[in-house]
Amino acid sequence: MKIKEVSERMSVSQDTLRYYEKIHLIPSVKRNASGIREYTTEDLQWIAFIKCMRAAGLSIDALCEYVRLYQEGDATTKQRMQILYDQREVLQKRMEAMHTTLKKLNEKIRHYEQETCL
Amino acid sequence: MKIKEVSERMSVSQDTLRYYEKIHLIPSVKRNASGIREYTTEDLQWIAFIKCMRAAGLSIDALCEYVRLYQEGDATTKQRMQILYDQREVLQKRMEAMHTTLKKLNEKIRHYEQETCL
DNA sequence: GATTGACTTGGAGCAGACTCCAGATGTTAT
DNA sequence: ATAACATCTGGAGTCTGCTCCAAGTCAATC
Repeated sequence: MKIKEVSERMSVSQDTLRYYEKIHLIPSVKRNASGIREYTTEDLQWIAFIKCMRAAGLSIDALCEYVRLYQEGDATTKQRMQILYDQREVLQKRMEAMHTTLKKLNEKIRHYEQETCL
Repeated sequence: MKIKEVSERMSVSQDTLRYYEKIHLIPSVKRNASGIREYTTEDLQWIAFIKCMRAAGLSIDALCEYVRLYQEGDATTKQRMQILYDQREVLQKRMEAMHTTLKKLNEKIRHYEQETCL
């Protein structure tokens, strides 16, 4: 599958796809004889994974490291797990902060709603 | 209260405090005769509010708009509420995305943990 | 009155994460 | 074979949100 189709199917711009590959946020994609990217389903899975993690705000740095380790093979499973554990915690912390904010926001809204009722 | 103390008490750098004021993310702070900022408790409340909202990732733009409207007075309550409603939705959407990612992350972790048990 | 430390400003610099562009090459349809 | 479109690359530009710096003013102390 060529980059245009991937871009459309995954809702990621072509530029971003190339950028992600350049910085090794996804493993490098095979090329055909004339140097054009041919994405495999595995590539698509990587993109989906990265997209999901990025949507939650995980840093590109941590994800790059994960991809790097993945490509090194079985010897790195422990380190990869550690990254996952760490990132899970980051995520949980951030969600807690957001929950706190959400409560404050709701209080504020309730306050406004009461004022309006006067 | 001077900027140093505020910075320490609120854990926000002096540069950031000045920056927030410059871009009107907080209302402008009163100065003494020689031009030095004297923060009131109301200023501190604004800083706390902004800090909380920013920690959850609300955009500076939306918050600036809120502050601007606040300073215009009672005529803007509806518009301010709208901002709060909008931002609450943004926040909820983001939290949902994070929840999805968290589940995926947990699946992945479980997968690794099972592999290691072999 | 000279040093020390806090505060001021404007503007430059930076990191993260894209996004855009120009110029070259490849592919497809008529 | 020529137009029209897709893809490639390297590098520049953009946006957000700070962060740092220099050069100057202010305040308290020795």
